[in-house]
This record gives sequence, structure tokens and C-alpha cells, in this order.
Amino acid sequence: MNIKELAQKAGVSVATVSYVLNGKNKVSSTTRNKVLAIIESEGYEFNSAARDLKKQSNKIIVICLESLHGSFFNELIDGIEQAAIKLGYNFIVATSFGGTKSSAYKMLSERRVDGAIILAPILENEFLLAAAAKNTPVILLDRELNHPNIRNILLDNISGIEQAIDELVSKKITNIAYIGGIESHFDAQQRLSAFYSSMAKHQLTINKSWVFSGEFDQASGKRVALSLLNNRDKCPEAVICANDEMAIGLEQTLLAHNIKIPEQISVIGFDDIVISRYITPSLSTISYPKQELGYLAVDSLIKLIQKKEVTNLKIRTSFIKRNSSK
Amino acid sequence: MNIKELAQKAGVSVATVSYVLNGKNKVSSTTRNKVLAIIESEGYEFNSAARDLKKQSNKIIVICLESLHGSFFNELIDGIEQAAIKLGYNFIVATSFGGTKSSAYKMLSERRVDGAIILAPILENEFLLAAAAKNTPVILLDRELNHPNIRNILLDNISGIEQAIDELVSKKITNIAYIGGIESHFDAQQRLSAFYSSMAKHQLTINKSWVFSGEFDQASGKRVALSLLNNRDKCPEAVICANDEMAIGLEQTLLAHNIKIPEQISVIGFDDIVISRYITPSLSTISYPKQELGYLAVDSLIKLIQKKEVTNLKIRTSFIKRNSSK
DNA sequence: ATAAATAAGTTAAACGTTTAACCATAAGGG
DNA sequence: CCCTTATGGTTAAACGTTTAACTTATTTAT
Repeated sequence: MNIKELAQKAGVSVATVSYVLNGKNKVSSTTRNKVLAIIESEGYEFNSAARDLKKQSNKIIVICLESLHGSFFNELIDGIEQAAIKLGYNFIVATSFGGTKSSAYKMLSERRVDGAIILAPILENEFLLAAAAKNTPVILLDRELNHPNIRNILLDNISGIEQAIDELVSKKITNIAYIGGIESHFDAQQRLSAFYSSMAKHQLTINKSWVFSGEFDQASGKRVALSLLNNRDKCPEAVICANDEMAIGLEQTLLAHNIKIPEQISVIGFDDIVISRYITPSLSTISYPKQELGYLAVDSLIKLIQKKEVTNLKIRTSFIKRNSSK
Repeated sequence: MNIKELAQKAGVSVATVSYVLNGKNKVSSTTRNKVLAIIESEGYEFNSAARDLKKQSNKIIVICLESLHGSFFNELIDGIEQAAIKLGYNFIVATSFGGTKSSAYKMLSERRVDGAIILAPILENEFLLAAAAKNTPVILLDRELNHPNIRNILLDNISGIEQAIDELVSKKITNIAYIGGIESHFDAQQRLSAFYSSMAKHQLTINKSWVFSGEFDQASGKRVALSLLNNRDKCPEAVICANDEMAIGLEQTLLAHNIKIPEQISVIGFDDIVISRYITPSLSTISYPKQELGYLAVDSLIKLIQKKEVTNLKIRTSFIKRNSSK
């Protein structure tokens, strides 16, 4: 049962039915009730495609993620949820797995949403620029990109790493290794260069063989751990990892080989994912206000959709000391 | 730039442009190239709402979750992802937070998807029946409900709990406590009754004050732990929890009060979430093939969409012994 | 040579809403 | 009593696709 059929049954025009459905005050209570009664008994199957077509908008934004693995974005989603509800929008989550067949791709290329928040480095700049060109506003959390319909909210990766190294140095720890993330990722690059600059700040020399590169997963941490264990006589006193997953892989593998943490080696992660609080020893890490980040992302996106003035933003990061570091 | 404008620029009819866009072989390569060239230079902004309206379908299914917290559904999503891609559908995730304003609600009540998979007990039967009545096929993972457009895939909660208790009994552990989940949840009810029946099978008496009820979160586990610690002289030898979160809360709190696990108390969870492998001691739990569950859910849903024969399914559960139980 | 089939288009209706513009009728103001 | 305003409704266009049905020109088969 659609509006047209409904109108027929009620003996009124489709316009009137539409006004009833949308709670407009253009219709008398008698006709309103008549229509409502028919809806009650016959049911009404709203067709969103028709409305979207007419309105050229659907008040839905999409959060594009690489995958739903890793509880990394859990808190982020909280902020997104709050902001979306408060601002009268709905959000859905789509993943970028599957390339051009992925949901993230479909949502954006087919303009199925009023806007998008991107945290999926695999989506190419070109694709995002194309979406922006088709008038879909985009907030990027994972890179810098310039377009009138795009804004980015980035992490101030430097401050957190600097704090971590300051702390280590204050404990007289200066032999510091680093595990970087996937090299094409913007944040991985930023964090690596933050490591270099913070080490330089303390005039610490960097042992080149102690700068590893990983894939942001536990396996990478494990691999590095095994490689360190191969050279037991020449081990760093601390390892900073570009994310918590790798730090956990590192920590657990070292523990399994009877290395004492933090006594022999301090391990520091990045992101402060939920699990890092629960492992033993709990993981020292670099944190940032994820919920706030989520909130700001939605807030900025909706302002952008509404053609308001929106600036790029930076989110602070800070070192959280737990038990995996001295 | 839309089809109509494109057609004008190219000097052909809109039908021809549509045929080009859809790769139909009704058009000569010269006109095809002419159209393609204009698209190349001017860009084309596909309007999905128009297509959806015409086609009355969009090849999108939605996964409705209570929230994105807890890595509980991570593996499930893997199966969903694989099946969806393989079967030519896309999936999005929507949460049910926010009641009638939630995205899950909007997707279903406004028929914005071709089908839905539900794992969100907060969504009411009545609402789901209404969606089904509007011809949206639904797969339920969290309850039993009967309607031509609805199928359910449920866990065989009994077998896993039975195995766990068998194992405990074989270790001469018979004083067993239980923490139930949110009482309105179907699985919580099933698991509780499985506990009763399995205990009965071994002719074990159930100490009523040892059957707790929780909210499926860590706090509930902690609360129960503290209550047990208050009665140290009369403690159970094992606690089975209706999910891992509560088991973790319980375990960690007991540990913090110097109870030895599993020597003094065995702790057993349910769900086998990722984190349960990483905590110390690793959590014994009741597991089930989540990836398979996800795959089956999508497979069934799409068959249902295609009006094929689909039956309800049951998924096996089984006890996984780790270090938190004897 | 003619009929039949194919190729390459076009025309126009349809999908189900929303909403500006229009039209009566009744009520209120002077 | 006339003019204005409010109330409650209708009409019809528009949103941008898809696709069955039709047309015309060309090729193939007999």
C-alpha cells in the first residue's frame, strides 16, 4: 500500500495523504483520521527511494572503515552516535573491503549518503576527490587532502610520542627502538617522523637496525620480538610501536620468552585500544580522545553538508603510563 | 550532470545514455564512445534514489547491532563480508541505539534495504514483524519469531554448557555457580535453562544463592565476584557465565583479591570473544563458529530475498578449555 | 527479389514521493 | 456588504532512472 492507493481508498488526493504522513497542519482532523484509519488497517509501505529522489537528500552519513576488526574505533563510534542523533542524522558503517565492490565504494560513488567520514587508507585519494566532486562532503580522519567539499581531522601524532620519549629519557632509558606501521598510511608516516624528531630533540642516536616496519598487526610485533631475541646481547631498553596491536604482539612474545617487562624492556603502544588495559602487564600507550574525535567528525561533516564554514582540525595525543614501561 | 543533460550534450536520447551506462549492447561503439567522452570530460553524477525507485531494490542488506562495542561480532562480520561479496550484495552496519531514531530502525521501517540480519534484542518483535510485513526479509540471530519473511538462526546453547559441566564434573567439581545475562534476551534464557538441565543431568543440586543475574558486562562480573568474596567460606568451585565479558570481570576481580584461578575457582565464559584468549589466565569458554554463522546468515537472507526455500538453522556450540578452569 | 532477422536508436510510461501554485469556502474586520 | 485572511483541500510538475514497445535502416536467408 503506497500513497496513491491510500489516497484512492480514502477518497482524497495524494497530496493530502502526504501532508498527513508528514504531520503538516494543512489537513482537518476528520480527514486526517480517515487517512490514519486506513493506514492502521491496510498498512502503509513508505518508499524511501521516492522521497530521496524528490528531496535529493536522505540525512544519512556513512562511516567508511577498513574493516570492523579491532576494537580500535569502538569509542570513536560512541562520539559519532551521540553527535548524529543530536544533529538529526543517521549513520551507517560500511567497510572498504572488496575494492570497487565494497560497500564504502558503493555508498560514495552512487551518492547514497549525504556525507562520509573516512577512516580507510585503502580508499584512494582520487576516488575520494571524485566523490567530493559529485558534491558529497567528506571528512577524512586518515590523511590530508584538499577540496572544497573535504576537510580533515588529524592527530597531533608528535606530542604523544614526544611525551613518551621524554618520560623514557627521564628514567635514563635512551636505547629506544621503533616499530612503524604500514608505510603508505599517513599516520604511520607522521608517527615515524615524530619518533625521529623526538629522538633528535634529546640528541639520542638512532640505531638503524632498531627501526622496524610492521603491518599494524600482532604478527608484526611478534616478528620483531623474535628478531630482537636473536640478538639478546644487543637489545634496546624500550620499544615504541606505531599501534597497540603490534605492541601487544611484541609484549606477549617477549613474555613468552621470559623477558621481563618492563624491567628488561619497556613496551609502548599507540591508540590506547580497550584491550591494552586488560593485558598483563597493561600496556603503556599514546592515547587521544576518540569519543571527541568521533563527535567532531560528525559535527564538522554536518556543518559541511549545510554549507557552513568548517576548518580542518588537530586532535591532541598524550602518553599514558601503565605497567609495560618503566 | 545527470542522464538527461548527458543525453542532450551527446545529441542522443536518455535511453541510449542509460544503455551505455549499463553496458547494454544496444548501442554502437561510435555513440558509446561519444557518450563516454562526455562523461569523461563533464562527469556524471549517478542518482541511486532514482534507480532504486525504478528497480524497487538496491542489493543492500543491513546488519543491525545493538552497538559496535565489544569485539563480539568481529568474526561474524568476516563471514558476512565474504558471503555478501560472493553473492553480489553489499552490506552496511546500523545500530539500534536511539530507539525509533536509530539507524537500524530507519533502514527497516523505511525499506532502505533489500533485507536485514538482526542481532539487536532491543528491537521489538512487533517492529520486526512490521518490517517483514512490508516485504523486507529478515534473518534473526537473537530470537525465535515466525513469519513468512523471517527465518532464525539460533545457537544450540545447550550442548556447549553441557560439555562444560561434563568437564567440570569429570574433575570432581560439583559446586557450580552461574551468572545469567539480561533476562529478556532469548539467548540468556536459553543458557540459563541449559545450565539447569545440565546440572540436573548429573543430579547436582543448585545452590539458589549461586545463580546470579547480570547485564552481560564486566561490571556484572565484578559485582558477583565481590559478593562471592563476602562469603569466602562458602564459595563455589566454579562459575559459568552467560558471556565472556562477565567472566572477564569476574576473573579479574577475583585475581585482584588474590583468589587463585583455576586452583580455587574455575571460571568459564560464553562466546569466545577475541580478548578471552589474551587475558591471563586465558579464559575457558563456550565457542561457536561465528564466521560460519555470519556466512549462513547472509546466504539464508539472500535466498529469502530471492523467494527460495529457506529453513531455520541451529549452530553448534562447544566448550573450549583454556587456563581459567581446571 | 522478397521476407525475415538484426542492429541501433527513440519514445514514453512508470517507479512513489513532495510541494508550489491554485481554488473554494468560511470567517472576521471595517 | 465588500474585502481580506484563514482553512482545507486539489492539481500537476518534478526528481532521475529503467525498460518495454516501437521505428527505421541494414543485413541475411531463401
